[in-house]
Amino acid sequence: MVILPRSFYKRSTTEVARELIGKVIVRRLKDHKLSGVIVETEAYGQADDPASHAFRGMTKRNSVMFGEVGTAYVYFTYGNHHCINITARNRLLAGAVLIRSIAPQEGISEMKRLRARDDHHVLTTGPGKLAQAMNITCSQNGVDVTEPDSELTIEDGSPCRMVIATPRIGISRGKELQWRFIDPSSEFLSRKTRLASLQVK
DNA sequence: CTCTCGATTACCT
DNA sequence: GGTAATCGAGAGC
Repeated sequence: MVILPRSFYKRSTTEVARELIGKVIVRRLKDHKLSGVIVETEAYGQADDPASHAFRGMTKRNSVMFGEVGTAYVYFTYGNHHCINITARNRLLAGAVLIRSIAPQEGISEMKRLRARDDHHVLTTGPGKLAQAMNITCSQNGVDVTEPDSELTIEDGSPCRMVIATPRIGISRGKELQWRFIDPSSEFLSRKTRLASLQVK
C-alpha cells in the first residue's frame, strides 16, 4: 500500500476529513501489525470552530495542531479514553481531523485482546475504542504519519462510493456545522444514522 | 490553587 | 432512553 504524502493534508480540515474516508490507518507494534479502513471522521478548525481544542489558541496539549500537517494529535479525555487526530490545514494556523471509527482489517485477534472484547463490531466503532484497539496513547502524540517506518501511518485505500456530511458528535458548541463525515454503507459507524435526515453531497 | 467539564464508553432500565 | 465512572486540561480567581 501507498502512504499518503504530506501534501494530502495541506487542505482544509473538512476536505481532508472527507478524503480520509476509505483510507487505511496502520499501527505497527513490536509483534503485530494492526489496520482498519476509516469510515467516520470529524474536522476541527481553529478560530472558525468553537468546538476545536485550538479555538482559544495554542496550549501545551494542542500544540501539535499548530505544527506540521500529517502529524498524529493524541489527547486523553473523560478520565479513560484517548482520541487520535491527524493534523491538517490550509489557510488556518491550526487544524486536525478526528478519526472516529474504523472497520478492522489486520490484527483483529490482537485488537480483541487489547480491547478485552470478543465482538467484532464493538472493537473499533468509536474514537476511544479504536485508540484502545490499536494501543494508541499520548506516546503517539506528535508521530509523523507520512513516514514509511513510522509506528503509525495512513495509507491509500479503495475509493469510497459515497461520503455523507452530518453534525459532529459529543460537542456543545459548533453543533450546526456539518463537519462529521461517514461512509453510510459501513457496518462500523460509531452510531446508527438515520439517512433521511442527512445532507448528501 | 480550585473547580468545572469534556471531540467517551459501558452498562443499566 | 439515561447515567456513573474517572482524571487532567484549562479557565477563573
